[in-house]
Amino acid sequence: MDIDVEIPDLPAALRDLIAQIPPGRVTTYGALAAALGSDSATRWVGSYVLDPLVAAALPVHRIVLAAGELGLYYTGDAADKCLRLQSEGIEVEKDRIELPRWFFDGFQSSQPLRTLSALQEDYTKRLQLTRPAARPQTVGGVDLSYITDGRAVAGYALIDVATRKLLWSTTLTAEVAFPYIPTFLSFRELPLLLRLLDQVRREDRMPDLVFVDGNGVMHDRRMGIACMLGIAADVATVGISKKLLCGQVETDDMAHREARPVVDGEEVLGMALKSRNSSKLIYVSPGHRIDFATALEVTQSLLAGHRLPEPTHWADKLSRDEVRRISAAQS
DNA sequence: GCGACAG
DNA sequence: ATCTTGTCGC
Repeated sequence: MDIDVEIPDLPAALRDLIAQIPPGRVTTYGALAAALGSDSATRWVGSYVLDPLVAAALPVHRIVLAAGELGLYYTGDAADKCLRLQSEGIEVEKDRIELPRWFFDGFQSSQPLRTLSALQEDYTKRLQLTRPAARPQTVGGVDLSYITDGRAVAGYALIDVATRKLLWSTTLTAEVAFPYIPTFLSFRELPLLLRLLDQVRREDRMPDLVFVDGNGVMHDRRMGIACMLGIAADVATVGISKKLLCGQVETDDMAHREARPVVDGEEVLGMALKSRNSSKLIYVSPGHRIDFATALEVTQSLLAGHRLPEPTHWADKLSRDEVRRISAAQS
C-alpha cells in the first residue's frame, strides 16, 4: 500500500532555483513556478519567499511581478528590495523596472511538478468507476488538520450507514513537508492518509467505502486525492469538497438536498449538492471503485443536519480537536 | 478591472 | 488549511 513515486522536496527545489538567479538579473514568481513544473505553484512561490526564515538566506529581491512592479519583500519594506536591486545595477523607476531588459529564465530544473502531473495522468488508467457489488454498510471519513509546527493530524471516523452513528475513530500525527498547491493536494496529504489507513487496517476497522476531504475525478487531470487514495490503498473512495475546483454548474434556485451535475463541456465531473438549507453547496465526485450515482446516493444517505456528511464531519472534528489538545499542551 | 484554483 | 469577535439564524 504505497504510491510508487518519491515525493520531491519542493521547498529545496525552489531554494535551488532562486539561488540560480544571477546578480543584476530578475525573474518572476510565475517563471519560478513554471521552472518547478506548474503555473499553479505561483502563489505558493510568493508566500514561501515571504517567510523570513528562508528569505534571509536567498536573493529573493530578484523576484518581481510579471508587470515589472517590485511586489512584496520579506522585511515588510519594498524599499529594501529596491535598494538591493539598484545596488546590483538594475534601474528602478517609480517602483517599476523594465522587465525584458533584466529578465532571467535560464533555469536548470528537473521540473518536479511536471513529473507529478504526469504521474496523475498515468494513474488514470488504473481508475475503476464501476458500481460496487454491494451497498456499503460502513463508511469511513478521513481529514487533516494542521498544527503550526509543520505537523498535521489525520482523523478517521467509521460510520454505520444504517444508523449514521459513529462506530470507531482514531487519529495519527506526523510531519507534512509538501506544500499546498492547487491540483497537487494528494502529494501533500496522501502520505499521512496512507499511514492512517494502515493503522485502521491493523485494527481491523476498514470500511466498505472512504469519504475523502477533497475531490475525486472532479480534478483538472481527473485524478484528485480521493482517486489517488483509492488506488494506493486499494479501497473504494468518494471525494467530498467544500469549494469548486474545476468545471461549471448551474446553481440557481436549488432545493434542499438537490444535486446538479458539475460539467466540463460534455463530461460530467461530479455533483454539486445542497446538503443543508441556507448553506453553501458541497461537491461530490467518485474517487475509485464506485460510480457517480452510488457516490451521490451514499452521500445523501449520510447527511444528518451538518453541511458535510457524517463521516467527513466527524473526521474533521476529530482531527481539529486533537490539534487543539496538542497546541494547548505545548503552551 | 477581471479572473483566481480542493486542503 | 489557518489567522479570528461578534453576530445572525435555526
